[in-house]
Amino acid sequence: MKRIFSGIQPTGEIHIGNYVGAIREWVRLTEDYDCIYCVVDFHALTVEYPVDEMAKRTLDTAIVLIACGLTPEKCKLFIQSAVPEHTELAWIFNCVTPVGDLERMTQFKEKARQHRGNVNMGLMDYPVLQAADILIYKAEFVPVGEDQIQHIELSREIARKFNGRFKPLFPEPQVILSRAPRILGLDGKSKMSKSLNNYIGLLEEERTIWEKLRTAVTDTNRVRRYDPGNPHLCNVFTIHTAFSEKGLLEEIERDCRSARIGCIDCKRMLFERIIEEIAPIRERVEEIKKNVDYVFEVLNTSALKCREIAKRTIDEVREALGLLSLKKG
RNA sequence: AGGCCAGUAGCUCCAACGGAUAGAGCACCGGACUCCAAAUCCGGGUGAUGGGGGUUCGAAUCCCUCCUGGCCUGCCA
Repeated sequence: MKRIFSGIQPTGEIHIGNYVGAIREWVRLTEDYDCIYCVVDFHALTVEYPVDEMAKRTLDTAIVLIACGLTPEKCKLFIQSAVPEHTELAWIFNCVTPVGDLERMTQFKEKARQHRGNVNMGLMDYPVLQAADILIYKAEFVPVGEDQIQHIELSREIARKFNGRFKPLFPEPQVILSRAPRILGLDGKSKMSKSLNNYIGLLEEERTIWEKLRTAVTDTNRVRRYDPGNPHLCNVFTIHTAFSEKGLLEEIERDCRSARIGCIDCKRMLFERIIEEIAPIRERVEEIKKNVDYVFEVLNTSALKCREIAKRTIDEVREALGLLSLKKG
């Protein structure tokens, strides 16, 4: 079975954009692939963060992932910092990665601009650690959003360079682009994100979700109730496509274009569909939280298994690099 | 380790003579209008001027110190 790797940062609050764009796909992919998923807490260190919240955020993120269906029966789910071999490999990859490549990364440039007061090496090295995450498991596929394509390309280049210079140990990982359309934030402008506060949290109260959805930006050309709308210019409709059945979508598209329904009607239907899908997740989160030991157990077991794989890769890498080995035999 | 520069609202800041209530743009919040939003209009500053100490009747402003960041020099596997 081909192997998949992907990671998510412990932001503390997972939103429906994360869910439909990544997590739900991750669950689906467990059917056909050997999947390794990771809460990438080391990556989260590259920007300033509240130190006293990191552990909780990481745990909460893991709980949501399990509640969404990334159970130990289906995949390995662990915390990045629990497998230190990732960083060892990242160091080695550093030594085959041109600085210019990293300076050219659009995410780096963007974040360096945003966090002008803290442009650290980790921020620039982010994609290299990512490459190490993937390649230490020799994963061949990486389900990520469009914004990560450039990083995965770098992973391929790093693999190619290492393979050529030392020994062909690594596959060149391929992106699996999410089938889900890119959901924008409630402002209808930018990607849904916690920092922009334009998100609907997966675990938010129904009341809050409705308030946010009710005031979400729609097709700005549709001013009056009797104006026909254009669903393809409407972010609410885009979110619909992530949550609603084909039949309902066709119905809404037709009724929106003919002004049979208004945006509020459309939003109500979407609200119901969202709740229908995420309510069970919220319930499972509550269940899981009653037994946190289980979560630790899951994370630990996975980390141990992953560490076995990671150590094997590291051994091969060290040998390929020509380092002196003190191991017997 | 040393030198120079900087730190003011969520963000960007060339507002503010040692003087009264610390400003602008954007963002944000409330209201009107909307099927809901958007746009527009009306209303709101949301801040311990990086921390601490000092001088002064009075400090964002002057002095000391610490912290953070930038640039430079030195040292270093």
